[in-house]
Amino acid sequence: MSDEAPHRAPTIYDVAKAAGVAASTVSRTFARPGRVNAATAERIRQTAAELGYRVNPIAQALPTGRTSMIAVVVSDLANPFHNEILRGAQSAVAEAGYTMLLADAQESGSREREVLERTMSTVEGIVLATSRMPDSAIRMIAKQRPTVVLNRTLADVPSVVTDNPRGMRRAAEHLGELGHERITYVAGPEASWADGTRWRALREAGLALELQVRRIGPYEPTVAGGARAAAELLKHPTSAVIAYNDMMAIGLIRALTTDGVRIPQDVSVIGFDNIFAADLVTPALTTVAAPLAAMGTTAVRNLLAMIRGARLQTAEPVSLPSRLVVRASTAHRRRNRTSPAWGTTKAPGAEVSTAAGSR
Amino acid sequence: MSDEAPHRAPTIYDVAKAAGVAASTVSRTFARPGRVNAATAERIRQTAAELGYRVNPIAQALPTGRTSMIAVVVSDLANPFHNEILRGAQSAVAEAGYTMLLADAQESGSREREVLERTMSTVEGIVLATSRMPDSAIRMIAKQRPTVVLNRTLADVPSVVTDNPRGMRRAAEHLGELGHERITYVAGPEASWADGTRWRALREAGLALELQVRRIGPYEPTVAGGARAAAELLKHPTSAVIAYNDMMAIGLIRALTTDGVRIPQDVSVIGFDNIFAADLVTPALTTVAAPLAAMGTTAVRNLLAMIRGARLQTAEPVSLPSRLVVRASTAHRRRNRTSPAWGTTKAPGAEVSTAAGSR
DNA sequence: TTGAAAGCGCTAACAC
DNA sequence: GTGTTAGCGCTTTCAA
Repeated sequence: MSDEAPHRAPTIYDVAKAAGVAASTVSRTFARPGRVNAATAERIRQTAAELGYRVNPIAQALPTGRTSMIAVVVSDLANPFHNEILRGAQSAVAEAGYTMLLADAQESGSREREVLERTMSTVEGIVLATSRMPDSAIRMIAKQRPTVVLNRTLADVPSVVTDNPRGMRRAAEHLGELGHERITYVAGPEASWADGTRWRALREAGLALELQVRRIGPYEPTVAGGARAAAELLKHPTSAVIAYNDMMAIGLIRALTTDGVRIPQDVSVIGFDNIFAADLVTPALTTVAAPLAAMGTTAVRNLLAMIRGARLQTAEPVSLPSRLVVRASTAHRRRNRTSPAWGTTKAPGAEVSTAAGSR
Repeated sequence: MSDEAPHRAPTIYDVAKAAGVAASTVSRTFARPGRVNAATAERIRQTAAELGYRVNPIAQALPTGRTSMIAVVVSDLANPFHNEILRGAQSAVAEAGYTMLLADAQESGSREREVLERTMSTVEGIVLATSRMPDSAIRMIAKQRPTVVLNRTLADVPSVVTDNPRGMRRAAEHLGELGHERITYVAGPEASWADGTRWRALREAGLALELQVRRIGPYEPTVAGGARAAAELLKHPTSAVIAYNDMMAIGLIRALTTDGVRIPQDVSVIGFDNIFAADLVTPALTTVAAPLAAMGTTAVRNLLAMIRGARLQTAEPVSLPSRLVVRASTAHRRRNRTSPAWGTTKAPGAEVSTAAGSR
């Protein structure tokens, strides 16, 4: 149909010929601008522009090993928690002129390994967000490429986390100030580093603030998981609950509400993460907000520093401050109707469930 | 500290030497398995495994042009709408043994161009999700690399969209069945392809179903945008509203509720997309669900087909079915208190706003 | 400051 | 089937 030749993208040689210089000079012009005569450099840029020349990143990467790509692998792309993190990461990556390679482990440690296997040799560094791999596997990776883990700590591997202890402490204080004396922690995945630190922090806060704390779970860190927890909670109700994350808190609130329990009048609920939906549910969720975007950005910036040769001898994890966002799901404890049962407020037609319930 | 030499990754040559064959044979073993003696192939795989050899994807890409990477660029990574799409895309990409390169345009057409500029030469194909670039720019891109656009149609560029007309029709029917006679459409971004098709579809549905329809906007496709629309809506209230997307619907509901308008008793509200939060808000949002994950998957699969040489002469956009998810934000119209004002149901202390209100 | 030449690790003819 | 030999487009000594 058309006369156009199948236009091959112009190379360094095309530019060199057109500008009447050696290929190496063209290369220098773009890679090592100082090392070439200003006049000729200008001429070269000129002709390069005319020809529409663009350096070929992969050809460039072959001899240098510099691909300008970093891999970000998340444990679960569907989890809204990763949204803001990704966004922060992406902007930091772009800002540095790098490109982000995204992989989803779909909550599977083995899939995570696979994808890294395929990807690792292509990238200059790796961010592992909420990795599901065992420590040993992560160390293996970190030995081969600069690596930063997010939401987890690991000896010898740089990491970025949120200050869970402080956040949990604030949550407990908040509940204490509202008059609550017993707090139930609804645990997330056992394998989760964050879950461990949160529960530990709550126990310590309980000691310090003279609050009684207990733990139920583990449950999946989802709305469904939270709903499941409600049944268990009802066996031994407390007037205050802290959930591993917002999704679980939301699930919990829904299930409790369905059972006729009023939030926050009967039970105060606090979540973690401050995901987008936390502000939209009813009642709006009081939650410990993680600086999601900042975590992504920080992880990437630190990774880039390592790539540039910084040794980051500070083996200490970078801990970003979290803050308590008070919304409508927490309120003063009402002395007259704590445990053992909230049965009096039952919604019409709902199945009765008491503290001694067997569900 | 240690004696380990700075281990260079083993190459094809290392394997060749160790196995006593030519390098090309090793290459064939991995790239063109049929073309080599089963026995020697086995021996080569063996020694390769022992040496821990992995093919170097970028070295492989240089002579062949096959990078096994595709770029996905989204207009806004923070928009929950893209979550499921990305997830679907990622899984299709991984399934094909490809790697996904993710870029965020941050709602800026120029940033989108930039990132594509840097990225294009590295990938075998491109998915443009909700692109903010002008048609001409997209055509330019599509000329250089196989491209599929998502959520938009464009002559000569393969696309994947949802069946907005059908979805809108279903929404209108639903409202009609509930006795509503007048529907307000709250418009999203003017530049949005989806907005155009949705409004047009509603007009047509209005004609067919003998419903009165009108349009207000445009507003930003966010919670804030929806809230802003509430003020305008109150000037000329209707008993039913369809918003451009869920975020706007949520914002609208919030603002109306604050003004003492009850949803769905006073106003029925329908959104689009069925994002994660739609099921969590109160009242739960009736919405036209897009098959988000399927869209991502389909776009990628079609792109891969093009990469493999399919011409996809079917210039027709691929239209995926949407379905109406009925939840709690829609209800029967109550004859006795339609427009002009919902003032009678005013929440105590809230400012009065009538149809003639001036806010 | 510039040019010539030798790779980076892999593939793809082309012979044998 | 398998080996030989040029490259892919760019960088990087090493001379000049």
